[in-house]
Amino acid sequence: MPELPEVETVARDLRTAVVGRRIMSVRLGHPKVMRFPVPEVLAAILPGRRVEAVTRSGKFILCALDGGEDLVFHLGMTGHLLVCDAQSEPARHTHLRALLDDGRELRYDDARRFGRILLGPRSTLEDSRVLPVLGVEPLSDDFTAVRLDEVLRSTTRTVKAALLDQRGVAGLGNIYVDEACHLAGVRPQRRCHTLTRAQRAALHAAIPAVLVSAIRNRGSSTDDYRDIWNARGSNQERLQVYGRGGRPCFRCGTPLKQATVAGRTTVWCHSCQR
DNA sequence: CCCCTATCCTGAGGGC
DNA sequence: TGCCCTCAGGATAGGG
Repeated sequence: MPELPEVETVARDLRTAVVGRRIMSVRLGHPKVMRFPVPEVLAAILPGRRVEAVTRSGKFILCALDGGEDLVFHLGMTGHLLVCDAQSEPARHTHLRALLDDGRELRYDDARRFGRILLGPRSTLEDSRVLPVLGVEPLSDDFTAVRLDEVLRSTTRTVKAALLDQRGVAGLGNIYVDEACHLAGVRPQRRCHTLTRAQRAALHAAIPAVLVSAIRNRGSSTDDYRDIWNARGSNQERLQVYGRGGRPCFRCGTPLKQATVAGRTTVWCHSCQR
């Protein structure tokens, strides 16, 4: 599932592929994926717009258009943004086809339709809460030890729940929360307020470490994730705990534990993680 | 405040 | 070969 490293990989590639390109025409699929505005308005606004920049915020991809709007994508569980030849056969669940002025097409497909497409000035989307307020970017200078302490120290919830909450730290999902906890030596079911200063510091170091490493490997294609060229990442081969319940910990050999924490399948090493 | 559950969805995989 | 069931989970809403 696309989390920060996968979304960042898509945003970087998209930047080189579509910045400066003009949208010539659009074709829409399932209306429920176009959350805001209604599909008819979206289809009316896009043609003629030029893409000026592509950025990432949490798990959102924002394409700034020359009209002042942002075309925003959230990939949900199974969303794919693809840049391909306009003549190629679209995937079964394609919800947006934007023909570009270079003969290629920007496509969004999403089998499960947990993703969403938004369009409007960013400030409008934020004010209307269509684009949620997100927490600190873990790869930015704002992600200080003090800032993470503020997220963790004030709550009694589990580390897993706190780190999955996009309002605290933006961009983490099930894979990288488990990976960061393993690297930091912290059990995901630990209550935040019981963490030692050293454990909070370990998490502060581990979170960017697992994300940077995953970006270097172009994301984890554990299942459905593909980049904009429909290619897999390779970080799934480097994951230490996600998807490895019952298998030996790479660090100590102890079989990894698996249980549901905060409503999510969670894997950890009972020996390495306290 | 926090937790759990249901909801939205399809496809993959297991059992028979 | 195929049917039924379960499971996967990002975000959100509602109940306890």
